[in-house]
Amino acid sequence: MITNENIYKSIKDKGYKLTKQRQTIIETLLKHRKEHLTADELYHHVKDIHPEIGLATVYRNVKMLCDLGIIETLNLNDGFVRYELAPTTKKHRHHHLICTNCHRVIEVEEDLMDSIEQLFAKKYNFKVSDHETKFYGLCDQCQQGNKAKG
Amino acid sequence: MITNENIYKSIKDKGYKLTKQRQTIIETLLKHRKEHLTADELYHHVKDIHPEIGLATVYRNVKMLCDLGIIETLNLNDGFVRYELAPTTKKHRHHHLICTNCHRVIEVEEDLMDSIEQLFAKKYNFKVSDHETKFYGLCDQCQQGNKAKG
DNA sequence: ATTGAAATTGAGATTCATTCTCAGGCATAT
DNA sequence: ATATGCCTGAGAATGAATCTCAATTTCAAT
Repeated sequence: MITNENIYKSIKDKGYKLTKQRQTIIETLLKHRKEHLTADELYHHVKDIHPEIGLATVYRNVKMLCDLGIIETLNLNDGFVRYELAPTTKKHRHHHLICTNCHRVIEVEEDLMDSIEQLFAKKYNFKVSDHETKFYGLCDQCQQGNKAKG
Repeated sequence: MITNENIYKSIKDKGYKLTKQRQTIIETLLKHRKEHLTADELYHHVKDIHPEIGLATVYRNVKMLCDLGIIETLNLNDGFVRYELAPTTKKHRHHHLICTNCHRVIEVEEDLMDSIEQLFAKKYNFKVSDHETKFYGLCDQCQQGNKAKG
């Protein structure tokens, strides 16, 4: 379980200072976990609590949190980089099921790529250390919506 | 097998005009297949053959070729969108093995995701229609380079 | 608690990939 | 060939992300 105290400790352990802005950014990321916020969305949420924060500070801090492995980026090819908390227990990123109709994003925590990655090791002698996957299709709700229409 | 004539036909069939610029862009993409060119790299290659072309024309045409399903985008999270020929025989995109050391990109044409996509269908009732995957790690050459060093 | 050094911040300027605008040019059907 | 309307080139515009820099804040050592 990720808590803000865990993250604060990581930051101080790495020699970074724990500023009010950082705390607010981290609290906001935790509060909106699984929402895949863009930098600008995060900025506006943080502004509600800490109105004098600057956009550059948000960018600087998400970059730092990425470097520390606390958050990860998600690129939905819509022109924005999105941020989400990294899984704590696994070294690999989780998978994303992206609905092409309603744009919902479903997280899959299970790894599921072991056999494929073994195949890559055998066939190409490529040693996978991380992966980033997106599966596009129709979610449960949108399949039912389409049925209702048709 | 993709040929420029095939692509020209697709373009005319869709009601688009076959301009010199389009032909040159397509020829260049075919010539540099598997190179994952950025828009700017493509622009400079095309300029060698057709010096008066504008960058906007390159952007307009890669967008059109994407819409037609002739090329696909690849995002390596380095600030550039890259373009590659779409596979002809499969509906799904191919996989990319990305070496974190030398930044080489290896294409994997096999699909290999059937069982995982079936699992998503069962567990989440999510019907996958396409996927986009990146596997980060060390390629054959770079593993050997590391051994030599150590 | 105070201090000092270094990290951090806010604001605005800047960068740079990509898109937009628009007048002129060219492909294609007739 | 010619007319229609799509296409192009050039440069301006957009906008996410980064950079700059003076002022502020954190934190370890007093």
